Amino acid sequence: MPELPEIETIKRELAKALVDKTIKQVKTTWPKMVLPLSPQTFAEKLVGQKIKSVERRAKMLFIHFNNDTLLAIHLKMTGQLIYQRSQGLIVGGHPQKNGLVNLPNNYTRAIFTFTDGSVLYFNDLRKFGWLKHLPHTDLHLLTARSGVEPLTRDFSLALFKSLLTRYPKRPIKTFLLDQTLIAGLGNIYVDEACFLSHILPTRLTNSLSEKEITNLHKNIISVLKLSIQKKGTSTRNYVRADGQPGGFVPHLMVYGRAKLPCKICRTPIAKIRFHGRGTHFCRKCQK
DNA sequence: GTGTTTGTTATCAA
DNA sequence: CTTGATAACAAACA
Repeated sequence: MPELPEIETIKRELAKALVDKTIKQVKTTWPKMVLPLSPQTFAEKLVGQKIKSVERRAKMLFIHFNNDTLLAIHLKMTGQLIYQRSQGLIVGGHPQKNGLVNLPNNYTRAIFTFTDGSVLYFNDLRKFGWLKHLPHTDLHLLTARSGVEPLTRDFSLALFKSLLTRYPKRPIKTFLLDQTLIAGLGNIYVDEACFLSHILPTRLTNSLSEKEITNLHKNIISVLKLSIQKKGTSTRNYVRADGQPGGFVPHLMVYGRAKLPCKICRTPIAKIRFHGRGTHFCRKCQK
């Protein structure tokens, strides 16, 4: 559920908080999370490292250290990264708990303590997320298969068109979810971009008109930008680095709105299972 | 007990 | 090579 805007939000918040801090201690539970290293080796590699920068590529976060190594993080479905100035009780506003999240809690899988006493918690209910320590020279192994970043100049209309032409028979939703083509879109923003473009998610790419393609390209960019501005969509697990929910939910037009009236035409929003995902759309607004 | 939630990769089939 | 389907990972929640 964290998609590009959510990871970008966390990246910006962690960059502010973590740059120039030095790791003092690392604790992990769930050994699978740090494979291929053992939890012990993982901790040894990190302790003493000073953070140079925090970056994002696709849905991955990279915490770069001064010794030309980095920590790569993927939150997958339910990962959270929460930073606190000092170890303690605090808490954020978990979207579903209407209140407080104790840290650490049952789902805390890693705790990074810094020399100034601040702490970074990695929580992951479903344990799909991972942490990898690697030399900078190996970074390409993780990013090689990621497609174009949709918020860079590289994501031109011309490129979008050429990708669509290359995969003419895919439903547009399947196409947009393919991380090797465009990086960072997930179920939420694909459904939203299709709605904003008046296109049914099931339409084949080769059925889109010139005008629809131009519109879709524009809407992919604008919905991602607006969500970043609102600091992401908190429906289930996602929270920002300070533990607070993002503010994009009120802007959602279809995702999570099954049976609720369309914000444009009042027709109840339809929800089907497509491409193995919950897929939301308006039968009247999208053709 | 059942269905739902979904990011990513692997594998098999046509 | 394209595409589609399914499983695996794992756990909570209604």
